[in-house]
Amino acid sequence: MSEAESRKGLPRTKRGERTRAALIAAAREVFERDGYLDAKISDISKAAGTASGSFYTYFDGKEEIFAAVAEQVQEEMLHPHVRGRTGVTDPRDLIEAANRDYLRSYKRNARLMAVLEEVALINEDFRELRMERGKAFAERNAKMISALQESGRASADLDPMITAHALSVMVSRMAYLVFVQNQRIPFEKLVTTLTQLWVNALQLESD
Amino acid sequence: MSEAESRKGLPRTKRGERTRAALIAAAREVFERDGYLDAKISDISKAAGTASGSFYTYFDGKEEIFAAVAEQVQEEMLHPHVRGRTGVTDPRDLIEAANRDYLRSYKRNARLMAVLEEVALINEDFRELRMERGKAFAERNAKMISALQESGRASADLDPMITAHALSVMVSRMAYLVFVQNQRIPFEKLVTTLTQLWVNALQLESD
Amino acid sequence: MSEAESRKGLPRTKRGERTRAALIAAAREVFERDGYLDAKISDISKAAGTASGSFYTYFDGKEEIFAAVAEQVQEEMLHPHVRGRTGVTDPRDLIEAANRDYLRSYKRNARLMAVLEEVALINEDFRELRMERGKAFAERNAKMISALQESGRASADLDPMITAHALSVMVSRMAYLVFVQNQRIPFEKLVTTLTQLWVNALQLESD
Amino acid sequence: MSEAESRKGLPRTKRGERTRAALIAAAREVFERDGYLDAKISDISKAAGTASGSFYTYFDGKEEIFAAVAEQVQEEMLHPHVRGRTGVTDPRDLIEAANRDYLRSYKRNARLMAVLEEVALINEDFRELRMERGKAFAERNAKMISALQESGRASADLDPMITAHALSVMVSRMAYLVFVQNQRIPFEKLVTTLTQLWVNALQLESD
DNA sequence: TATGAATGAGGATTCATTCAT
DNA sequence: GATGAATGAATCCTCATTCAT
Repeated sequence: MSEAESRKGLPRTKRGERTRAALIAAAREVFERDGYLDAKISDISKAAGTASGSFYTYFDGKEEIFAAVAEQVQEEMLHPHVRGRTGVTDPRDLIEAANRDYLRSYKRNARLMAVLEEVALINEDFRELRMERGKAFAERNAKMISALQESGRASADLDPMITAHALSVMVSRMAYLVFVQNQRIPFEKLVTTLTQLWVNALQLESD
Repeated sequence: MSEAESRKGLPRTKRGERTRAALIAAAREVFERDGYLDAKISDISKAAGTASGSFYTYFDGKEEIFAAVAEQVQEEMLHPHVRGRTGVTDPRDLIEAANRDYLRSYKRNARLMAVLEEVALINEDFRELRMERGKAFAERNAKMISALQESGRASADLDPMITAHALSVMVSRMAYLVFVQNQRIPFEKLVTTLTQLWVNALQLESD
Repeated sequence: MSEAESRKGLPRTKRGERTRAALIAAAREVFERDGYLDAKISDISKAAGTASGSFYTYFDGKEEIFAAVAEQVQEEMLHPHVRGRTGVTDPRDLIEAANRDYLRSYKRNARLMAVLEEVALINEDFRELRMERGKAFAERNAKMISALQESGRASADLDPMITAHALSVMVSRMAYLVFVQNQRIPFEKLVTTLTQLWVNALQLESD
Repeated sequence: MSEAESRKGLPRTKRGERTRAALIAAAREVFERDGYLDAKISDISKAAGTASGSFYTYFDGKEEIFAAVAEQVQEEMLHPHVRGRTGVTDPRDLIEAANRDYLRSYKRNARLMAVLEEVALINEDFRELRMERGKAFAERNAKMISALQESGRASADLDPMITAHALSVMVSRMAYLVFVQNQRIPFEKLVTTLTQLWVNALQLESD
């Protein structure tokens, strides 16, 4: 992604800096309002208060500016605002904290997450990028699951990798259902139920 | 959906019958090959061996013929080919059979399921249709879960509706991952792991 | 016009007779409802309760069936329903009777007169047909005017032909304004004012 | 009308100015040559020497550019080229001058006047616009007639409004007959006869 | 850097007319 | 005579991208 950005050199003047930032902010607005497919470069430029041609001073096209916007969000998805997880060691508490963080971030960026979903369906590059991220995430979780299994605190007969994937998509898909498709489920109940499902699924023994 | 189809009267001739069927078959091919957005009416007509105008004798546009194609698939998703579930009463066996049927159907229609996903993202009507189906499905499962809870065979502290939704999306999303995105997981292992996750999640007691 | 009709031989069976009549009646409805340009052969056939192909058993196309419909109306325009002009000899009374008849017929057939106007603007043949009729009509009136001038009962310094045309179009255009464009003018006042304008314009001396 | 034009902002560049003007000029040519219905946007663009897409930089469609063309003509119809009516006060002379101006303008723009007629028949907006103009024009004339009646210089028993309408349409329809349909009548004779008909119709007393 | 005008490819859709049954 | 399915030509309009000022 960072390669893509660097194709068009970063702005050298303050003025350029401002224009580029304005374009990214405008792009986010437009993507959230219209979705990816219906977002028009001309609308982004207009929203940024620049001429349509200026867009191409900083970006090669829609795909590239979307990458810039997406990066912002995904950074937030990975480094949640409120952490405060110091000292939490109980697996169940960890899972709950992770789920809550994720769902909270998802909720905050729901419109853009929907667009991310859209783009992943349309664009090869984004699809792969996202699959890799999902895989990396699942691998981390799979390791955690293996560890729990080895210490006898989780059901040993589950395939760690499949399980990790399955529980992950369960959470992310429910987030989509609730925050994008507006399936009416109270936030707190969602968090606790999903957490409980993780715990049960793993047959997690409290220490 | 069936209303949409009936706008343009069904063919009254054998010849018309054949043409219409050819168009639907051709549409499925084209949708699977190109996806929804890139599918061109002219390609469908050509693939069906008819003049481009003939398409409009039977359908009002891409949306409508897609509905016809989708209906075929969704019928199959609901009435799986191989049933043989006679005499199965154990909840675990029922769940496994249901999961296996679903995954098998999904696999068989993977390309089109991907397109269905695409369309749901693009088209309001399909999105709603699909949400309603998901809800109806979840409600059936929620009832089953409630029954199990009441008879003490499933964990009582789970919200039946959220649980039903969550376990459903877990399966369907894994199907997407594996059969559309080609995440490499062996079929049988997928079935048993997902089933085990259901069983664990519900804390299902074998009779 | 009659040549056009005869191209496709008249129906030989009773059944054919009925179909042809149904088509003409349906055509009039459709023309009145949709205008000439927007009238579709398929709509006419449908309204007549026949298959679209049957249309061509009796007519060569839209132009031809319109001619058939127009002929009906123009016959009525020339042979008004209520005449009762027996014994009227005073020029003023004759003019008033003629104007009243014309305006009454126009009002009764307003929708179709509007279509006639439309067709004359679009179709060369109809335009010429109509110009000839207008000319023939003007010539009759011009003769009348000449006669009145020669007997000293009408202003001698008017060109009879131009005058005849001018007074004719004054009446027909006012009919269009009032009955098609719904300019709100009471019928009787319209008749008497137009008649008075004729009388004044010709400086008509009552015997 | 002017609102419609302003939807697409006026050009901000000299180059743009030139292109827009070229399009309007080209449109007039094409409309005059082909009529409204048969005029193709692509032909207009080609005639203006621009890419087909450039048309849409300045106009939303055929209707809008026609409005721009029509406005030019109608301006001329209202502000005739040669005036020289200084010092004319005699009603008869005024009427003759007005008729001559109108007929001269009509003759000069005959092709486009025919198209205007066509469009009024097809397009709701133009039809209404034109009716309103006709009404406004008739109202002015009606006032003049009333004034003449009150000062005893015109026949008192005519309805001013109907009379104004009738005499107006008489002139405009004759213009159509002569300059569009090529009814062969010498210009000067047309002017004097129509004027005489006005004078007679109003029973105008020379001062 | 910024501007905004110019470019032009590309596919849906309608409907009069024909013709095999 | 009646049917109704098949044909296919023909134009509109959008919008990403370029480039001369």
